Amino acid sequence: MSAASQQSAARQAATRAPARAVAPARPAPAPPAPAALAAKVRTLAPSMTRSMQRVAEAVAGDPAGCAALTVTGLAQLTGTSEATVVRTARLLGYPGYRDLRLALAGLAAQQESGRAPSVTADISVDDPIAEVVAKLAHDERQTLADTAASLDTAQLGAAVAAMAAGRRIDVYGVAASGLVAQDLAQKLLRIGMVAHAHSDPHLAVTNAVQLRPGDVAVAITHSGSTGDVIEPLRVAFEHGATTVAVTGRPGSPVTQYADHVLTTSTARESELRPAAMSSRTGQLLVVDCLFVGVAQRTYDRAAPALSASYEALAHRHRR
Amino acid sequence: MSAASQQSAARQAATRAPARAVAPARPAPAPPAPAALAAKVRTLAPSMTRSMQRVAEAVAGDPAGCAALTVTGLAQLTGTSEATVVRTARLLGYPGYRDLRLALAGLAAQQESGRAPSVTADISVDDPIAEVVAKLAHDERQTLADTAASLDTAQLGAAVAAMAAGRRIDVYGVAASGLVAQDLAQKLLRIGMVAHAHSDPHLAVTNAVQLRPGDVAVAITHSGSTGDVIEPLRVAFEHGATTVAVTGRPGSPVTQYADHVLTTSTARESELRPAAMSSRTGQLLVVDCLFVGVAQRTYDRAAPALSASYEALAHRHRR
DNA sequence: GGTGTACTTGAAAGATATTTTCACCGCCTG
DNA sequence: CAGGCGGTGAAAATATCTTTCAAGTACACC
Repeated sequence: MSAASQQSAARQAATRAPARAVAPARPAPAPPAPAALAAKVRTLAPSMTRSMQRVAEAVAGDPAGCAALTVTGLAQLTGTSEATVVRTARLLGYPGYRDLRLALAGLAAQQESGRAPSVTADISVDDPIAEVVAKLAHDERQTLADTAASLDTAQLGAAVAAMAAGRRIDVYGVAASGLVAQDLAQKLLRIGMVAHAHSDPHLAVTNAVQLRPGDVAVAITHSGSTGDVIEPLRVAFEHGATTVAVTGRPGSPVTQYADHVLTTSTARESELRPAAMSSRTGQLLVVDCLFVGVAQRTYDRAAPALSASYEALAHRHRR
Repeated sequence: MSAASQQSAARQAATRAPARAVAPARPAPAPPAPAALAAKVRTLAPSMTRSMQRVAEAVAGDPAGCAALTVTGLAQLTGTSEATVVRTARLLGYPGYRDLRLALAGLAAQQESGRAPSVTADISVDDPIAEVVAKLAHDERQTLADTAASLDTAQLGAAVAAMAAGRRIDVYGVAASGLVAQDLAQKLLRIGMVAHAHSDPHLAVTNAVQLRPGDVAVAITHSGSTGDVIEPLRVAFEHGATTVAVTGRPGSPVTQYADHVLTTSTARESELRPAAMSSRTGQLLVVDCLFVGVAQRTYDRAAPALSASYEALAHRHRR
């Protein structure tokens, strides 16, 4: 148990030495995990090896069936070894197979009671427009539910606390995530926080140098391996700022410089629904949570700003 | 020794044999057992011994808690022995404690999912962070469902057709809607359309003058009365471009200059959840639909671009 | 194209949890 | 009060889960 995380942490430290403290950047920050297992499998699948993927697939595909199997049984079913099954269970956030199995049983029971009908097909080139609407809406709803279910509220709370108390907040993101970064900065500005979004990597790094303890840096990247975003976060981290990563891949490079990691869940991707599109929804939810959390904690300052913007809008609406 | 054990074995065989024979051969005709555990405990309680009753009680009283315990743990909790726990599990109709535990986990999960209907309240200042997440996710999901349900597919189809055939697409939006506008332009660009988002009103108008029939102008504004967005749309309209409005208010000023109006649905607003925040989700869904629609209709051109961006991402993911 | 390195993987040893066995204990009965 | 009988838990036996380790594999770097 601790051996595993130690080993894993050691590997991290070996490959990515500079980290201030290994502890904050835990590879598996999630608690046991509730019900969003399919989502978790999707999220973690890319960072899995082939055999682990086979196990994860089996588990996600037939929770009830797998719950009835012992490690050995599941290993045989998937044509792998017990060790691999246990490794997969670990990766999914459980202490071992036993606990995964328990969670599986729970999941099976839930599915049993609440049959989900679902429009789970991929979007195809000749779908009529009404079907496109239905599928997109369904997928985005799914992404929201999964992200909400698997969001680590402890990490979220910590990030919010740091931001609320922070002197200055910098947000990094490029391309699609850049818009999310801007969204966050925009809203924080409106409630009187000093926040800025950087999508120019050079300016971002230049600014990150200015950060110091008490400041907060937030990196938003779906893949978790966008160099243009990691670099400023690393600089901020090394200058002692509190760092937050919003990513779809919990173990990705960006998390090495993040004090707090917030994981977004990813929906199925397909040709007509690229990753950038599905990740955005989850990122925005996380960003909204951060915003509301900060607004709560700085209510005295935030309230007037909020009602002012509300009034301004109401006024505009008159016609 | 051998005599003694033989004798003893004989005695056992005489007295215990029936019990042992019964165990493997399903004491309860029912399969493992669904969820009516509490009832079963009550029914079987009279035929239980004192220690078994203690175990049964603990199990019925706190399924979730007991599911987390090992045989030894449960034995200690109830002040009994492992053997008694196993015996109880058998009596309840399971092959052993392991299976009882699995059933317990399922039961706990069901109970858990049963209680979560009341997320409809407004977000308040002192909501714990977990509640904020739940409420935000719930509201956004609601917005998506509403928007999808009320979206006019005829209008959407017409807008898509115009955009797919259009020579050039301009998108207008300011503040929060500005990010949505950028999102749309970004994605259209990526599949080879000529698209541009304007958030500077002056530049927007300047550019709108260039538009002519065959071009498309899209205005995104929640209120529908943002002058900075209406103005360029009007100019585009007057120059003969096809105009599309994405707004939360179907009758608002912006629709006067729109050939096609796409209505987004808005969730309840509250102080901590301003309009800008809830409208964004619906706007993005509409924008995604526009994008996918256009991608479908220009598939020959879009496909290479889509798979290229997919590959680029996949490559990035590798390590 | 060869070589070294890091990562995967499963077999088997090791640790835990579960099940079974068995002897003891207390209670009731004759 | 002796004998038997069911209830009970300690401990052995077994099943299951976890960890270790060595071999295989793919990749990156000369």
